[in-house]
Amino acid sequence: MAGVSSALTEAPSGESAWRSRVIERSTRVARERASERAQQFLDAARAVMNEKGSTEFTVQEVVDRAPHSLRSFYQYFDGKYELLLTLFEEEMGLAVDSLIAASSEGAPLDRLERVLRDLYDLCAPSRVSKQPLFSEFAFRLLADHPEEVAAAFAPLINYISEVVGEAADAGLLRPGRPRRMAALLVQTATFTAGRNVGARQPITGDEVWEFCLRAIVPDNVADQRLERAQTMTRPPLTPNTCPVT
Amino acid sequence: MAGVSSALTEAPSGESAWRSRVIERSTRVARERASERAQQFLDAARAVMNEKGSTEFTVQEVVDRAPHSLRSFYQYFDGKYELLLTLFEEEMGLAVDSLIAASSEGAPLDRLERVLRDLYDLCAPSRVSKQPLFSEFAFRLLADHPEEVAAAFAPLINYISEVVGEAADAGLLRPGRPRRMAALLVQTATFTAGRNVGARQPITGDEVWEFCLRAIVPDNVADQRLERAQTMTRPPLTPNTCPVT
DNA sequence: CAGGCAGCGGAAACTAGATTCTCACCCACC
DNA sequence: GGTGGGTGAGAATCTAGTTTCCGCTGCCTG
Repeated sequence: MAGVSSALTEAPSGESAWRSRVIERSTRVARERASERAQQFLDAARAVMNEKGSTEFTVQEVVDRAPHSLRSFYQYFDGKYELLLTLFEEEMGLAVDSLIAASSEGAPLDRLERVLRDLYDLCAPSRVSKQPLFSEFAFRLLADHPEEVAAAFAPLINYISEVVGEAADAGLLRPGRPRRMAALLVQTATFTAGRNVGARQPITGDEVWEFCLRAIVPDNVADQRLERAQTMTRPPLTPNTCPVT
Repeated sequence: MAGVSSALTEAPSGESAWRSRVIERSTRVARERASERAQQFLDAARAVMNEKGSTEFTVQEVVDRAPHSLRSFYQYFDGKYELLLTLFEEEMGLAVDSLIAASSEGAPLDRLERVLRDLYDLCAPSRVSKQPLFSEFAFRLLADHPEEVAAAFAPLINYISEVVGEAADAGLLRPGRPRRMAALLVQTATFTAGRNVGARQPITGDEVWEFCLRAIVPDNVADQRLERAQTMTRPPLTPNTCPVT
């Protein structure tokens, strides 16, 4: 008996090839099903969250909406927190993709402006399509598990670092490390959009962009950009960015 | 019946003077005691929080430490959330006072630098004296009740607005509204210190200050300040200031 | 001094929500 | 036809916040 169990459990790593094939075959189906089910829970959760406009739903509500039982839920997720986290990562992944796609054309500073403004809009709490994950859960998540938020933001930071790097190569920026600049820009856009701590009226996307631009770009370049922007969008009171709740 | 109840409950406001005097006298003692007890709960909560280094304590723990019962706790606070909020407001008030006191001397930009750096330090999560209220609870609070956070920050914003106004009057700043600049500065310092979303190494206070300074001050003034700071700490290494002229 | 009353301590009860457990069932596979 | 792992349904458990109950103690008032 000792021999048998030893043969089964202590097989030399050289034999592991066929073993993994067998395991892979016999678990592929299970994994596919698991992935599908998890997705169904995620969809249900998204639906509930959009209805309630907040992350304060109960696990039961999600389960009721999904074609599975509570028991299964806990088979696929460690708990509510992990559900939220997964949802957050998924949404963030999509959002980052679309931010990147929407800002892939043009001069470096144009792209940077585009991506930061879009990021601001995405994180603003009072937007048309409520995103409780970004405006509400992200803050909580950030308080509890900053590493995971950082991981979710990483692709965006990477991308913005590249754009910043290009702008720097074009001689448009003050000297500095692109990656750290990118982090500062993302933080500023995200948090200033998310909530505002001091102003009676929320800080607008225009203000955030001007602040960020000034922070990293020398005056002559910034003046030129901002003047051009102002003469193109004549009105002094930028009506299109006023949040209409 | 209607007459009596009407006389008692609908007394004309002209009679309310003596009424309030009576009420005031008979409740003053009660109010003083209440205030003292509430303070004892607050002290106990602070102690528990410092021990645990987080706001994840239970009401029971606080009550056990305070010389009063759970029942009394709920007589003085609407619940745990209100306890935390009160604590936050108290700490924030003290912190703001000390920020203001520590930055009351000097030229406007020196004062601004001082107050923003101190604010950064205050909000940094990995401080010697852990401040779970600022690094942890503030985020949660901000997600749930931004108005209250805004109220707690208001005195600081007012103060910084003044400093910014003085700097502007001295011709050191680009044109802009002091109050909104102040809000952006506070947001940037607070949130960038609190958590960092994108950098492998945390953004430092120096970086935040430079970012903020650049954002609101024209290049010639900023260059001058930053050069001076750099030559004071280390030998000159700034050959290139502005690639595009 | 008796009665009423407001505040309080102590402890149990209540609640909501998350998480886990029990048990029966079903169905692909042997 | 068996059978075992995964599953549905829902009860049970656990946690932490909140509320309630009961009896005690001062204190004011008639």
